[in-house]
Amino acid sequence: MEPDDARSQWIDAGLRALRRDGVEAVRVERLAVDLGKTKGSFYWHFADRKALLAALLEAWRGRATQAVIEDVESAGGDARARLATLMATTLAADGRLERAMRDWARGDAAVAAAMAGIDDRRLRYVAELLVGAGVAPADAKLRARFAYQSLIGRFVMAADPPERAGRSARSPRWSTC
Amino acid sequence: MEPDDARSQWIDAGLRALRRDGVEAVRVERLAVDLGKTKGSFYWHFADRKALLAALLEAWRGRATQAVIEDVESAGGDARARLATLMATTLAADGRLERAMRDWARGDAAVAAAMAGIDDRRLRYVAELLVGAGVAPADAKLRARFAYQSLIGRFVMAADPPERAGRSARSPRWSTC
DNA sequence: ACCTGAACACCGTTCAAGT
DNA sequence: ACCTGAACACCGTTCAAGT
Repeated sequence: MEPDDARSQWIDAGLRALRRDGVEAVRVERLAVDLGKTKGSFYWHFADRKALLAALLEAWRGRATQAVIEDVESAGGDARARLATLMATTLAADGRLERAMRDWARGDAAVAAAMAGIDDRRLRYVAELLVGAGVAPADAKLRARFAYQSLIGRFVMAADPPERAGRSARSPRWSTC
Repeated sequence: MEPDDARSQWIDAGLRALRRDGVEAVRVERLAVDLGKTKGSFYWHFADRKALLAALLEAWRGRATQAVIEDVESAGGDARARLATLMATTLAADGRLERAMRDWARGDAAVAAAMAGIDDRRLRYVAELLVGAGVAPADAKLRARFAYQSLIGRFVMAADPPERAGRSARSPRWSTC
C-alpha cells in the first residue's frame, strides 16, 4: 500500500529481476547494486533471501488477482462491460512476470500451490462475470476455463508478447508488475 | 570399471555427499576437501559441476540396475532362486542413495526422466523373473509393479532403514553405493 | 529507524606453473 | 597426464558502528 518505503523498493527490484531473468537472478547482492544500497541494508527489511522470495510471491499474488479485480470493479458497468475491461487490461499485459512465476512454480511446490490458488481465484471471477452476462452457470465455469487457459497459453508461449522491444514503461497490470 | 582412477574418486565422493545430504551438498569445493585435493584438480576431470552431476546420475544408473541384474544372474539358479537372490540383496540395501536420487528427481526433469527409465528397467527384470517362476505373463507385470512399489515406498519412508547407526561399511548394492 | 562498511564463510571457474 | 596455487567473480549472512 505504501508505494515506496524502503521495503517495497527491494520487492520491486526483486520482481524486476524475476521478470527479466527468473528466480535464480533474484540475488540480494545484485539487488543491492541495482538499488545503490549495501547488502547489509537488505537484512534490516528481510530475515534472509528466502523471506524476500516469499514476499515477492505474496506481492505478485495481490497484484495479479485482487488488484486487477478491484480495478475492473471500480471501472464499473454491467458484467458485459467489466468483462471487456478485464480483457483489455489483460491483453495489454506483457506476461513476462506471469511466465517467470510459472517457471518458478515448476521447481517449487509451495509456489506451485500458490499459483493454483491464483488460477482458481481468477477463474472464479471470470465465471462470475460470465454468469452476470447471462451465461448459464453450468456453462460459465467451462467457458471461463477455456478463455483463461488460452490466455495463459499465450503468455507462456510468447517470450515478450506486445511491447516493441524498446523499454517503454507501459504495463497495465494483470500479471505485469 | 577402473575402480580407482582419479575420476572415479570424484564420482564416489559425489555419491557419498549425495547420499548423505542431497544434491545441494554436492559441491566441488567440499569434495576437494574430502579428497585432500584442490578444486583445480576437479576441472581436469570434469568440465564443470553440471558434468559431475551428470556423471553421478550415470554411475548410479549402472550400479542400481545393470550391475545388480548381472550379480543376480551370475549367482545362478532358476528364476525362483534368482528372485530370492534379488530380494536378499535388495532388502539389505540401505536406500539412502535411492532416496536422495528421488529427491533430486523431484526438482530436475532430466533426472526424473532417468529415474523413470531405471524404474522401468527394474520392473521389466522382476516381471521377467516372475514369468520364469511360472507366473502368468498377464499377472507378472502387475505383481512386479506391486512388489517394486512397496520396496520403493520402504526406501522413501525410512530415512536410514537397516544399519545400526554406526558407520559400518556394509552396503551390498541395488541402490546402495 | 535505517543504513554503511567490513568482515566471514562459501562457492564455481580459470590458468599458469609445476611434476 | 595430473595436480597445485593463486586468483577472480560472485554469493549469503552478521554485526558493530554510524546517522
